[in-house]
Amino acid sequence: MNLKQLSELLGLSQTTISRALNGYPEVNEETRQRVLKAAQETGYRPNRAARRLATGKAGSLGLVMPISDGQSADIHFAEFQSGLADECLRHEFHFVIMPAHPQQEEQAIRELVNSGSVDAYYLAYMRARDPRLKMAKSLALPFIVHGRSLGVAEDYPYLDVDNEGAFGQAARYLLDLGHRRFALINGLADLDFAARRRMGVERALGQAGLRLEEDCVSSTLMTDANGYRHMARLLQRPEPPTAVLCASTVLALGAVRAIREAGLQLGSDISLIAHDDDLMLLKPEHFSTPLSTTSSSLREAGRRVAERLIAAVTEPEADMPTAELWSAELTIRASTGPAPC
Amino acid sequence: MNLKQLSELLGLSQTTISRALNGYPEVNEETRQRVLKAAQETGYRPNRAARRLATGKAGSLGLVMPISDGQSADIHFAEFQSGLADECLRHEFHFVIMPAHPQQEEQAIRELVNSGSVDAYYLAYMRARDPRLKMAKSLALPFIVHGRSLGVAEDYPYLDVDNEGAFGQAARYLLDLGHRRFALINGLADLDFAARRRMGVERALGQAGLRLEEDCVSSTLMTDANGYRHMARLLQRPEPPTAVLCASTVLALGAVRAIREAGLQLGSDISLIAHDDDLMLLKPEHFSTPLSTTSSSLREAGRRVAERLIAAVTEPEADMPTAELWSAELTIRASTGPAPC
DNA sequence: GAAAGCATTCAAAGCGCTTTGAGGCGAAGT
DNA sequence: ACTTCGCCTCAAAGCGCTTTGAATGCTTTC
Repeated sequence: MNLKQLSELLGLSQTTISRALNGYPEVNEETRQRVLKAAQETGYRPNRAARRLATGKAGSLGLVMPISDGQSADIHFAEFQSGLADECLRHEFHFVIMPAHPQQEEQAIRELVNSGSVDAYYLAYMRARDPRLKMAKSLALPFIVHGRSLGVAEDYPYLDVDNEGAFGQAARYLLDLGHRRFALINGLADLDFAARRRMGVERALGQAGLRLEEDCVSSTLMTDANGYRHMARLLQRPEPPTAVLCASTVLALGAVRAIREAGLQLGSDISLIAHDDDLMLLKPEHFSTPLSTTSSSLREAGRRVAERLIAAVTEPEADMPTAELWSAELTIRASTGPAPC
Repeated sequence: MNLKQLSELLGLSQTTISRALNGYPEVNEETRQRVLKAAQETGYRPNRAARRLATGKAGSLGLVMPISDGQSADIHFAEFQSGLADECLRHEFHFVIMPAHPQQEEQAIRELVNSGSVDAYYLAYMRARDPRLKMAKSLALPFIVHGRSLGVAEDYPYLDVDNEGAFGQAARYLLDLGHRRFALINGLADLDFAARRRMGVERALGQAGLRLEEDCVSSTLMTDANGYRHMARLLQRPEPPTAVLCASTVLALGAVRAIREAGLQLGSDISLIAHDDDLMLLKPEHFSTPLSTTSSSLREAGRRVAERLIAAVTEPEADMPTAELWSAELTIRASTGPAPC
């Protein structure tokens, strides 16, 4: 069922039908009702490709899905996406996913944009001096960065969590508890958020006259297995750390297991604070020793990104805030305690 | 940059350019090279909407993303999706996600199909007597069901894991070890896969002259917290089960914690077999007591679904197998052992 | 030397929608 | 009675692509 057929059915022109359906004022209310009813009954849906061609608006957001062996099926990505989806649904937007290998992300973005499939898009998994930023700015389609990119002037629209602040605060809290030997089990080193979290810890330790030793920092894909592996390695040191920061509750899952297997008590022998993305799957309060965390909802971030992108598309004149920096919340539970003597 | 501009640039007609780019034979090889070079240099990408309108092919697969509070950000969904993405990338397909609340899934599918955004789509999270099947069959666009629907004749294309067989086999293995008191921590009861897993267990127990007690079956969203909760409940029974089957390693995560907290030893006091979807995030062999599992890769299933859908679009004449039933593999690790006396 | 065949290119139609500019028709104003 | 205006509706153009059917210029064939 298309416009033409519907117009013939009703004995009206395509123009009138289109206007009636899209809520234009210059159509008789009675006519509109008749059209609406017929559209309902016949299950008519405007062809999106045609509409897009005519208006230039696609009614969809784009995202490039990282698909290297590690990052795919990343629960963090899924959580973000679900927030995005939620907001898209509310505004009848679709979202178009274009899978790409990390080396080809730039090309994928160009393809996505040039092919006219989307009205706006977002970038994630930012790295330092990320080349995608320059490209995105040259592309004349609204975009938002989830995260930031160290080494690039912040003249692009972004939404980020104050990772440096969060990890700094967490480190200071542990310092106040008397801890002196710190470790950080971090995300992959080239990712911006990981770099900032590390900076946060380093700065806090620096202010206390301490340093974060190179050997005490792990940069790794955030999985359970890696959390275990790196924690186990840390515990084999002659003087193992008493305070550990984890970039994700998923990493903490493995780390906690390693701690337990070493016969250590979480919260007394060793203290741990993890960053909690508020994953549905894994709640820090449900760990056998409830986890102290810095937290910020990824899903909420996804929702907000979608909200801003959709606004940028539907109300291009309204100028949105460019930068948004969310602060994470430090919640103390049982996994932290005074440093052992 | 569009076709017209490119044609003017090269002094050729749009027809010739289009044919050169799409590999038609009636174009001079020299001309083709010239066109290809220019397209490369200008970064020309055909507008997908226009192409779709002209050919009727969208070059994308559709999926309706469940977005009820529970299912969203489901790691199982993400894992499947990553397989799908992988295959889509290989064939230059996009995929279009349309979020929808469960009650409105039928409508969402209709919208997705009628709007012409996709060439093919798949259905998941099937329930018994699922009404979406009837609708999909009436819709004249290729589709595949991931899973099946009890109570509906199997005259639709599907790919499913032999859930009944897998859980039957797991139960029989535990029966052979002498276990007599069984429990099942299952996915939500209305989902087809959960129903079949239960059937598998019931049948195996039935053949051994036992029954699965109603109280020993939990039907729940597959999260860590729920695994813990339901396992804890089971352990409070006067005669707790000695053999537990879990529908996911995520549930097992919580269940194992409850077992440990109860002071019980996995593999001797209590045996557990979980279904492993081969999640990147969580490997059964990395549990502190490595988990015995029935396993089947969700990612591989996603890949295969994409492969079949794309084939259905690009080679409509080739008739594909309609039904595909994958069997899960039973792997015995340390979480199972003889029943305690 | 005319007809036929081949290789290459082109103009134009059409996909289904939105939107522009114009037209028809009563009611109100002069 | 004639213009003016508002309200409603319409025909037609255009979005960027693919594809049909025709045209062009050569070479080959009888």
